[in-house]
Amino acid sequence: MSSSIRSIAEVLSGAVEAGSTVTVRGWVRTRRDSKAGLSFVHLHDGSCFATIQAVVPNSLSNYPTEVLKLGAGCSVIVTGEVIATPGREQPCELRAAEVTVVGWVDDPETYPMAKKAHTLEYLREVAHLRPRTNTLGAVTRVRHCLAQAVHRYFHERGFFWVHTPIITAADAEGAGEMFRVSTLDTSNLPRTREGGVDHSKDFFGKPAFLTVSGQLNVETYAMAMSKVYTFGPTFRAENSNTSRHLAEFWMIEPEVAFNTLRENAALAEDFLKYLFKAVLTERHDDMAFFADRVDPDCVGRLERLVASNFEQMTYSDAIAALERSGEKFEFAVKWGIDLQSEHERWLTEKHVGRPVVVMNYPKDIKAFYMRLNDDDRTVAAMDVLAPGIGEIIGGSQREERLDVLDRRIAEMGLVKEHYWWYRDLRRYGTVPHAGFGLGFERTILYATGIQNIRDVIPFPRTPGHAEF
RNA sequence: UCCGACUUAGCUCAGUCGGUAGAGCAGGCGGCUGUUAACCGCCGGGUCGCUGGUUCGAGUCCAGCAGUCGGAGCCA
Repeated sequence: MSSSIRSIAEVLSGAVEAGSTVTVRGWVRTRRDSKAGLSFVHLHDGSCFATIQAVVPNSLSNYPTEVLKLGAGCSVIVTGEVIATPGREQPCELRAAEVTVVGWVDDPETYPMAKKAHTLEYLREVAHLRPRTNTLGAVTRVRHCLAQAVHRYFHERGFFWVHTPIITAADAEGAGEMFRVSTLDTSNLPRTREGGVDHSKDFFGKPAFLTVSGQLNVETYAMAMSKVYTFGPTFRAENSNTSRHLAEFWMIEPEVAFNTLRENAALAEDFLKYLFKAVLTERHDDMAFFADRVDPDCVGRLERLVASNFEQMTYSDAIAALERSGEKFEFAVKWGIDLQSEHERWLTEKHVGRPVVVMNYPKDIKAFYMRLNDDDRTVAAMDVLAPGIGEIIGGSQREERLDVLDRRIAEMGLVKEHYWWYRDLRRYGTVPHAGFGLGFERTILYATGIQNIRDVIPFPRTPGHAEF
């Protein structure tokens, strides 16, 4: 018998002719027996949302001894003929001629992935087995689809992917707690004469940390390659325990020479639309599942986003709208405050009803590297706020004028010598430039309608949690 | 870190006025059926998060601790 190994996606897509013999390999999701002398075994292999139905006749020699004992989680190899089944719930099925059991489930009663609905909270406790579920399988395919779309989008537009460092020796942005990277023996630290830790004895000869952003590094490449981006892991040691934060997450940071804030906002909008279009066209099956079981509006929300223009408003206009709203906010609204979650939610969920780009924030609440506007009190910053998620993108036009940059560094109490190479970019052929950071997991949340960020990354790291 | 809620079978939950525990799903066995979230019947399965207190008696009331979830802050 000649047969070729195929993924379930290939077989179900019609790429395999009815009547041909194929071999599929995967894991059992359910088994149902019929007195007509056959069993229906549904298999998944991750290649698509759907399972394939193997119809196993009781004439197989291992039918009573093995096939009738198959349950959820068992791994099998099935060879058989592809049979078209028009009118049934699946386009085709596999008439099994041979079933080989590769791995049994030790104890079906305590197998954590029972043939039933599990809560996402429970599945986090069994993160090594949860990719076998419908939900995490769908998340995994959508995550992959989005990651591929990120690279495709930039590649097609002449951007270069720059691998900025994971380990950094400077608290560059002065933003957020950082994870320390050290090879020192913590139970026997080398000391300086003054009694402090002698960092010169450490691996890098000075304190080192995990990156909180690749932006400052990628700016150096924007000043040579024009259009660049980073896409990699990012680390924040903040003790934040929310459905939108991780200690280790992935971020996409494009940086474009000669771009203004307005062009930056246009890029962010075009980019997000491209990503969601990719999900809509490439992952119908998974999105249909999310619409059915997770969030009825998730497909409609993406379709509307792709078809409409983002609302743009200045920070000052946003404050004015909030003041006119008549809402009772916990935090009072007035020009100069940083927008609170409740304010962002009202803007994007109630006032606009779709993503909104807020631009030109007060300089005192934003980072030193953001370009000072002519009014001398705002900077060319932008946040893209999404309904249900909050801030999905944060970005700005960067300060390209050395004298202004130095003034901002001083105002914020930073030490300009620490930024010597960043300042060099302004000394040697400086140009206006702009970029932003997109939270990858938050993008997945928006696409799928899933509520908790821990459910859209394979192995979530949060305060107190680094299992698996 | 702060505020709030929750913690009972493998999972999701109910448990009245304080009187030593129940359902659905999952699992096992049987029945039925080209089934497809199958259906029907039977069975096994519990240190009621931990520690202490009140009480003749605590899953239930009180205190502390732990864990989980939600919200806030920080941000992506």
